[in-house]
Amino acid sequence: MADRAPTARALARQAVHASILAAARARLTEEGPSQLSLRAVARDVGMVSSAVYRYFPSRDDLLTALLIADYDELGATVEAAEQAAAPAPGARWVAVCRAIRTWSIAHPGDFALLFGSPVPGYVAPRATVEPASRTTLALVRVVADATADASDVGSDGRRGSPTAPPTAPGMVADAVSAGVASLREFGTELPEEVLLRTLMAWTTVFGTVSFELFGHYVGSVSDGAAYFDEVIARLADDLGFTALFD
Amino acid sequence: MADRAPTARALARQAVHASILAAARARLTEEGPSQLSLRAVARDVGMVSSAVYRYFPSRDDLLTALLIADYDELGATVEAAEQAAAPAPGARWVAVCRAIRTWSIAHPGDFALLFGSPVPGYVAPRATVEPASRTTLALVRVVADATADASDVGSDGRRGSPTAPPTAPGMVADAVSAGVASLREFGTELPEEVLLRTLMAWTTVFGTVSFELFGHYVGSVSDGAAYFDEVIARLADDLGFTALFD
DNA sequence: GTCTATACCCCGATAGAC
DNA sequence: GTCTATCGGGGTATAGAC
Repeated sequence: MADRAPTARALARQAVHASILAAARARLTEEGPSQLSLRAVARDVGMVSSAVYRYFPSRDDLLTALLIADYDELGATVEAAEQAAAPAPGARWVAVCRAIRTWSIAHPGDFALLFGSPVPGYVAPRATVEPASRTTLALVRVVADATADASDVGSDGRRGSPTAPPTAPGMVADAVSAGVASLREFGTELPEEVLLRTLMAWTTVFGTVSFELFGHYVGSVSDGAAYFDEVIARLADDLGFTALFD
Repeated sequence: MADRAPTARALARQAVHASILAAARARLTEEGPSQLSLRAVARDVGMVSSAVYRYFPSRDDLLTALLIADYDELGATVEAAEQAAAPAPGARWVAVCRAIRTWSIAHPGDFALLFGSPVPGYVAPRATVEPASRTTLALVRVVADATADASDVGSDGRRGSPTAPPTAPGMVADAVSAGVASLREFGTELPEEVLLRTLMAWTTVFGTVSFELFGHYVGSVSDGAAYFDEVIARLADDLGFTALFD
């Protein structure tokens, strides 16, 4: 009795918890993260607002749960796409990048929550950084494998080594040592040059999705998918991928 | 009497109009665009809310005015920085990019309004696209001059031509012809390859500022300014600039 | 043009009955 | 755990006196 009853309760609690989260995510697609309100979610799920407070102590806690759920869903989607692609790093790179864009376009409200303007009064707790790094890690992992492959193959003669330093004089060491150091703690042991280029590529990928979703390409880019493919192809070229498509 | 009186009125109107706008911009730095309310700015400026409606018929009109003012201020700042730099395209490129970052960091609320998540219920009218293109045009102009310079100088043997197509097979023509065509109407006559790379660089510049301002580099980049300089140096290298610094 | 007053909505959060 | 009721704020927008 003290064994089964709490379990049933816990299951019911979890179910309600999940339905509230789902309703919140649905609201998010048409309302923007800063407009999200506990009362509106409560209405959608058929509860009264005060009942929701038994599951989420405050609106900020609901936001945090949403943030974690979204980061996890994006990360899982990206990881699945990476594994579905062949072991070849080029195919995995394309799969990962396309998965990022596809998920973002399918969930614009969630994308705005994750990568848009921060919610004014809200500060994300530390619990969100680990799910957030899931997608980033996938990108780093693919690039790491690609550079490993490139080392095996050697130079093809058409282009310089992907790790060749650029022409900018004197500021490379500063920026790299000061900036990207902590990325190394993620477990990879890429040279700083590659880490920096990966960071730039990561920024460009999400910047491209962001500009497309937020309307800044209106009048400049008509076919978002084709443009995005073009962008990630050039990024891959810059990162030293050898063969993108099978 | 019918000549001078209306002018004084118009001046007074303009002054109040400007003070309302200024108060709205001040609010913007700590509230987020979607939370901006006519009542709050009315309080700040010492008016009653209904009086503000004589100057801005609705909250959306205030948002539009803010949008135009911010785009214009950013554009003017960028243009001033470009002109202050020497005629050399490399110096102008650095000046323009740094001006974008500096202005954005100094006005995070305005940056969120311009480049963050769109305000949920609001759609920007066409009047905003012309001020918005001011900054973009500055970037295109600098790149155009740089490629013109590069054509004069010829190849230096260390790197390939900036207009050399990448290795991605078959999708270049599609993306370029489908996507970037309308950028040409801006008055420049760059080859599509350069336009595409400029579009990517534009995305990366603002993506980098966005990631820095929105906190996505926490844990990865410690010195934002140094990292940004590194990024724009590599972009310049990719775009075919010859000498960045004097 | 500016004021008061008002109609009619929204929200977060809590108290206390059940 | 869920409910009603409530406190105490917020907002857009309009009407009408001055």
